Amino acid sequence: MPELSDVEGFRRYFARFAAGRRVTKVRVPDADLLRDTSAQAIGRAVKGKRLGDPERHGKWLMAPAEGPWILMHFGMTGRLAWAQSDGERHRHDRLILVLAGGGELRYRNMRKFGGVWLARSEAERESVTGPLGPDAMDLDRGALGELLERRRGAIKPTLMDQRVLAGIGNLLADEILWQARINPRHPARELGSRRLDVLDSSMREVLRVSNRHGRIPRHESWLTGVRDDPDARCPRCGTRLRRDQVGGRTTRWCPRCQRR
DNA sequence: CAGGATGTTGGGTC
DNA sequence: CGACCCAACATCCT
Repeated sequence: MPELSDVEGFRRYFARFAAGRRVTKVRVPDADLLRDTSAQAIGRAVKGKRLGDPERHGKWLMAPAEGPWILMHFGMTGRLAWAQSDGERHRHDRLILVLAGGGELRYRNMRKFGGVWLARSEAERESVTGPLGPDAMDLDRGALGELLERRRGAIKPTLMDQRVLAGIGNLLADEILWQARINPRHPARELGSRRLDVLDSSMREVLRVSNRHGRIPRHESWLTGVRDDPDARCPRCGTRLRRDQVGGRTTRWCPRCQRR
């Protein structure tokens, strides 16, 4: 699930359980997810170091360890899990930070999208993440308008383009556009002032509520609460939802509320 | 058994 | 360069 709000939940989780504590051991049950380092190298870099407060940029979580940074991307199925050190290992635990004082933080990922990187400088962090636009949480209406007017394509793939703005994934994009009543294929640069207002406030509201939950809430009055039902109806107007591909991704939208 | 799933990247095309 | 499409990555679920 990991989009901005999920990763924001992981950030809080990391801060709560791991920040301020010292790493006593690094275990790597599956090195496939170590993308630019090895079990040995990450152990050497992080062991004995005290973890700091993690930062989030878009879907990236970045945790400082007194010099090096641990960068995590969660792909589609990643998460963090706190466990007692003698707790049963989960099959998809790929990296484990054992912490002083007991307990350990685990990077768990069923599929092998995403991964863990080690960076030693700001420059290295940027080369790992690639170019990222401003975090979606940091945008105001003016900044959002400026980003969008320079774009040529449809609004949905633009919102999901991490180089334009960082953090919005498929579910968030559908939810935001549905709440704003904007058609996902609407040209990004032709929203006009009125729709831009609504888009800005919808994005703010969806992110605010979702961040609080650490995920998009599966509330029945939200699109995300019904989107998996094949016969889903629009929670607002009862019209049967459409499902098609926009920018190569499955898109759920209401043909009545989100007319072109 | 086939198809689809929340994400990113790299290749190719226009 | 920008926009778009597709395939690939690995695994589970319907």
